[in-house]
Amino acid sequence: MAKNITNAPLTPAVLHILLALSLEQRHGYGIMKQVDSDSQGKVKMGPGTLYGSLGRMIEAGLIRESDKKADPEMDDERRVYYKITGLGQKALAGELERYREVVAVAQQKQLTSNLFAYGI
Amino acid sequence: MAKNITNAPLTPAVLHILLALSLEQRHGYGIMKQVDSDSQGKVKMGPGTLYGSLGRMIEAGLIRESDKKADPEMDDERRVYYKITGLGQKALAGELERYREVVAVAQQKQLTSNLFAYGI
DNA sequence: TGACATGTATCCGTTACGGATATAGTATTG
DNA sequence: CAATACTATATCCGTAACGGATACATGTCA
Repeated sequence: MAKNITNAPLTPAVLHILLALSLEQRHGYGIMKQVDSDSQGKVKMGPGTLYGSLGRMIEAGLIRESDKKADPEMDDERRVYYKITGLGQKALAGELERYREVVAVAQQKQLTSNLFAYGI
Repeated sequence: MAKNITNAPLTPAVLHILLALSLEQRHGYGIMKQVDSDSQGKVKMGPGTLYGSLGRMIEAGLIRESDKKADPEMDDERRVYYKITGLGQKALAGELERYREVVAVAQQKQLTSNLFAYGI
């Protein structure tokens, strides 16, 4: 059986793909651009990582290929769309919770750095 | 030459180790417990991941072995202490920035979920 | 005394990453 | 008009990382 990749911590690649698909279905190339945008260019995802991750995520039930196209009229026929599943949304929520906790712990440790943000 | 593991995104294991060492030096077993605590039990780090990551991180200059013990009198002599380097602190800061951005993007996408936290 | 916690560390099979490569149509620019 | 870049998919494969199993020693606690 396929390894369970739905538990925290997710790999950065899997998280960023889930985040890119959280609101709307996208095709592979669109995911790449969205990840780049969401991370302010910090995360560069090449095709190897992208399609490798997509395959594992489909196998794990985090995402699935979508049958319907976003805009059938003026759409590029090569495109393959992916959408997040319920399981994928749960995994995303769980991993985001870990991210929030890490940020919170970091803030607790560096008391001086973020006090102004809260007007303290 | 060793691969450059100091660039974003860091692996979750490396990030959690850096976070555990951010304020004070710790020995291996202490890092394990701190990671467990910092992540509210979500991240379970076994010895394979721990010592494998420590070795790679030393090689990359993110951490180094500490010569002085925390408490020479009542200290377990088996302990080996590790401390974060300047480079490690920079890598940690950079990765935390990515974490914050991911959390922020997630918040923007799910507008309804966190509005109350800011009294809006 | 048997189990559990502390403490370090290696081994090694499996998984994941990620650059190179392939293919092909479109669009832009010198 | 030809070269370059962008869009779009996908595989290959060497390297890096993960992580459970294992080993060993001491201390503690039921």
